[in-house]
Amino acid sequence: MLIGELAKKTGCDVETIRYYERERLLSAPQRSASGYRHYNAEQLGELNFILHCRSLGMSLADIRNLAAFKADHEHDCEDINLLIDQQIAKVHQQAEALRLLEQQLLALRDKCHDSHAAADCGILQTLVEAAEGEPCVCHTPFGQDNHGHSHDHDHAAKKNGRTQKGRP
Amino acid sequence: MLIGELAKKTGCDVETIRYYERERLLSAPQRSASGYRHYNAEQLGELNFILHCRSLGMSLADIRNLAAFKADHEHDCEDINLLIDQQIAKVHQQAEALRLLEQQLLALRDKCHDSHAAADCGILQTLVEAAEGEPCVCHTPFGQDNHGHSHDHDHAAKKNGRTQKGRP
DNA sequence: CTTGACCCTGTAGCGACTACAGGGTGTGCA
DNA sequence: TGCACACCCTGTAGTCGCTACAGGGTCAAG
Repeated sequence: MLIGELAKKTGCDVETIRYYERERLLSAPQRSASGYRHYNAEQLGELNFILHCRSLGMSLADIRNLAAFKADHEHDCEDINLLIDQQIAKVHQQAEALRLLEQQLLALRDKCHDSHAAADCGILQTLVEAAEGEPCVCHTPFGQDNHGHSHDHDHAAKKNGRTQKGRP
Repeated sequence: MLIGELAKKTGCDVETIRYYERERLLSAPQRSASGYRHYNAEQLGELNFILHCRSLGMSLADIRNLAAFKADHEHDCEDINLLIDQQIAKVHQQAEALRLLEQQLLALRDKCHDSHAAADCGILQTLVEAAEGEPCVCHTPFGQDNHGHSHDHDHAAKKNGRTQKGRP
């Protein structure tokens, strides 16, 4: 099976498949004399596994770990449980942040219904006032915590006063 | 006020302030003879406005637009309302996707409680089976829709069969 | 006259792709 | 045989919103 067929079967973009191979998530397929990739059923399974995990919001690093656990049958599955627990925590936190955010946005939207000049727009006024006024203690929805880095988490918490503890 | 002081006052990183200036979100400040940036109260307000909008999950492009509307007092505020409505829709969609995702993850976590060998881990088995089995019609939480591109949206929808319409 | 805290520019990196340039291959049809 | 056209290859650069340096300059205090 050539890469195009694999792409069709999985619904994954051709370039993404090549990317996964480059990132060592997908094992390197056999090559024809002319360098074309040839995939078998096993690699179809591998890719589907990756895509399913991605659809559960896991990072490629997590998936790499999970695949390693999967390969090592003797490995204690506690690590797997931990990984899923962390994923749940992450997703829960994000969902909660978005819920709060939506409420704030709806409240903001409520400030202006009619169409009039920007100078009188309640939304704009509210935004400007909010920026000047009280610290907004909002729980960093998807802004500052950029894509779930982990190594600099405490570091960012120290610096990024705004979303963590409001303004000083 | 030098950049460090502005950073402290707003809780924004110094490098981020310079980044906003580079991106033309923040107007260029006056410079001392030695090239140091000097900020005034107006620019403090500007930055706070940006940070507040960011905390509401808006993209820098959206904030740029909003700032332009703010500057143009005659401008009809319908565009502002539209922008906020789109933002609400975006956030709502993401929140909903994350809620579903959390449910899926919790169900998955339920497959394995005890600690045993990975070969027998219910989570891993479930993941593998799910990958092989039914199409997972999940609503692209934060995976494929990368950071809210808009120009190639229909394009991506055509290609990315998995999360849009399950596997064919 | 040095120390050390601050400032500057420029560039590269993150994650998970996506897009394209510039080329090669393979099949079908006239 | 020639050619069109769909597919494949590699490599590089772009996306977004920062973050982290390297390698230097400035300025006030001791």
